[in-house]
Amino acid sequence: MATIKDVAKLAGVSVATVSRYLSGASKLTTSTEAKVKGAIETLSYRPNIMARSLSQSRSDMLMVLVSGVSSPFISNLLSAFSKPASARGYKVLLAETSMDQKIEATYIEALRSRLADGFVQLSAHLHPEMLDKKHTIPFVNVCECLPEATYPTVQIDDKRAAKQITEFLISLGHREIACLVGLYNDQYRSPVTVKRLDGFRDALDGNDIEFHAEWMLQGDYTTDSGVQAAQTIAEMKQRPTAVFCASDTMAIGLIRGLANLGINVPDDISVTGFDDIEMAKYTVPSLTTIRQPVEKIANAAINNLIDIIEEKAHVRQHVTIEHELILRGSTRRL
Amino acid sequence: MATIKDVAKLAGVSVATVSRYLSGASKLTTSTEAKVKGAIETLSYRPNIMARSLSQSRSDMLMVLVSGVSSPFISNLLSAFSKPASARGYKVLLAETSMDQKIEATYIEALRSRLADGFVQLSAHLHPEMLDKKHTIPFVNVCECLPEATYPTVQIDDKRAAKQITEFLISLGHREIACLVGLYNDQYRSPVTVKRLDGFRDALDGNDIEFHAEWMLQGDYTTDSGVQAAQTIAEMKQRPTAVFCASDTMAIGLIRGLANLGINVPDDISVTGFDDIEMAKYTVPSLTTIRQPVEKIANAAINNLIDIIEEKAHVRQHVTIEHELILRGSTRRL
DNA sequence: CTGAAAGCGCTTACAG
DNA sequence: CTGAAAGCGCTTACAG
Repeated sequence: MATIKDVAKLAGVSVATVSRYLSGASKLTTSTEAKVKGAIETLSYRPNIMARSLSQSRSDMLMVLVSGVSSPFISNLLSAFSKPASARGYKVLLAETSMDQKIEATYIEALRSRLADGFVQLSAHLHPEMLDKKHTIPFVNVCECLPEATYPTVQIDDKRAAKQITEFLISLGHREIACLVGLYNDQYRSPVTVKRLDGFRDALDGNDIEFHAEWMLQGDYTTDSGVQAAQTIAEMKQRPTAVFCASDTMAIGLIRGLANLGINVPDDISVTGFDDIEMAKYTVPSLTTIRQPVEKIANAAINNLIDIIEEKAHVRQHVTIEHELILRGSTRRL
Repeated sequence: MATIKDVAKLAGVSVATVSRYLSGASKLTTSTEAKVKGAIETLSYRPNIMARSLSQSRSDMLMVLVSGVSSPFISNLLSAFSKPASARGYKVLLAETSMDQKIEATYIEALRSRLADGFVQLSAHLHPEMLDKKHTIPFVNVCECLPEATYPTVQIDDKRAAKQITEFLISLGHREIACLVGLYNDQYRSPVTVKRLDGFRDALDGNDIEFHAEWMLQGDYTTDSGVQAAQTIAEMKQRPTAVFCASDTMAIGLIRGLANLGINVPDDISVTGFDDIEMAKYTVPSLTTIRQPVEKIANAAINNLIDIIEEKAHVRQHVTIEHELILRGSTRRL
């Protein structure tokens, strides 16, 4: 690999001049400019970004920390980060931890040593080092955020969305409504699960509908867990007439599981999803769900993050993105 | 941020000693070790990986270049890279180009200046700079590979897999078989599309079945394009009894589209997919398809890449991973 | 407009 | 076992 020194030598100028040519900030004589340009081309020289980052102490990179990329909602969200970052001169690097503590730790190390100028965190579990004020690096927490977060967040109003779609079910005449949420026990409950369950219960309360504990099913946001929930519902002495699911993936599994057991959606049971993944349009029946606008979420996250990095004045601490209720075929009037 | 100098000063030793403590390679006195350890802790020091990479001219990072992460098959594959990399002490950084030339160029720049020690390329379109022997950096091309590739590749035998699943349709008595592949014209045809189509045609040829050009439908691997193909099939004067699809996503769209038009799968038409994404089990009907084992592909790719980087002797140039025919509900005997 | 030199935060022979 | 010093490839005041 050719270095800036090689270029300088070949062009017959100093490395400082080459550096200036590269940055484009200062003016050069037309002749020196031509010499440098020629040397760069014949050597097919590319600056070493590690060296550049080291001397500038910034890398123009943003990292996105995520535990897994295979959920459809997450992967759609991930797709939306590059464009807004690129528009402001930053690259984005996705780091997926596969739920592995060690792997996550290596990314945190990388972050602490300034591999990136800042990061987007897609889970609520923030590494303690990041919260330590002494050496925190800029970040914004997206989608899975603790309600008491004292750092920047971007998310939809999960509670309100859950309440809204549940109220829609109620408006169709349903009063026997089960819910299928994520894990919810003393060991583990994600912020999103808590908020969506809260919204669900709020809707029930507001309509004088009793909450049946036995109708609260727990999954893990996978389609498989939806299939399992179908089994549980089929075995109930008293079945609900509708099920609020905290994700499309679980709703899809639920519908499929119910179908296998001879229970039809929406004729026998109405089902709602959450997220509006692409597949939600194509399942049979298609899903009534809440759309989370991934582009808007990603744009807000990236722009906020860059504002923080560049210390702009107008940084918004907590950003709420509007969701949308999408009506399709998985729900019907009772 | 504390630097190695700060640690050295606080511990009362030289920076070299701190560096040695960090690398763990050389032995230190128990007392100096304790002093350094203490200093690192009180300063909560973390080495700057940019500086380290610069002086070692390696970063222990691997980059995965991908045009988009939202296809289910791709996102599953991406999830599988971290573990094998981590096992050998490397981090993986995913870089998604969103099909944007400029964004891709910035990643290529980063690569050329050694942001990573090597990369995995998930598309056949290799940046010319990477093929230029003068300054190539280690990489392996995965899944979408040109047949004439002179660089390391890892993939299944797409042609054989396509042939096999088509022969399965034929064994069920089908002879009127359409296919739904990716774009295939003079402007653009991906290697995978070409190979799967070849395999399909081979199976037809081997069974004296004529290939009908009008039964060759083109999509773009999205579910939407499958839905559109359904429309085309419905309008045909003579309809096929089976359709070979080059991806599960297109097959799912096709089935959904046919259902909307009152055409039942598999009763009226049998449909096969390709990839075996998670959703393939949950569609109605579930998909008969070819499974591409993503973990094996990712393992082979990462280990091969690291072998190349570390200049191991046993690097395999072209690796073929075994696929698997999965029989489910979307196909039936004619 | 251009150059010499110091500095970014590490690592690594070379001595001792 | 430990330290002084050079070097990795850039950028950036400071002079001229």
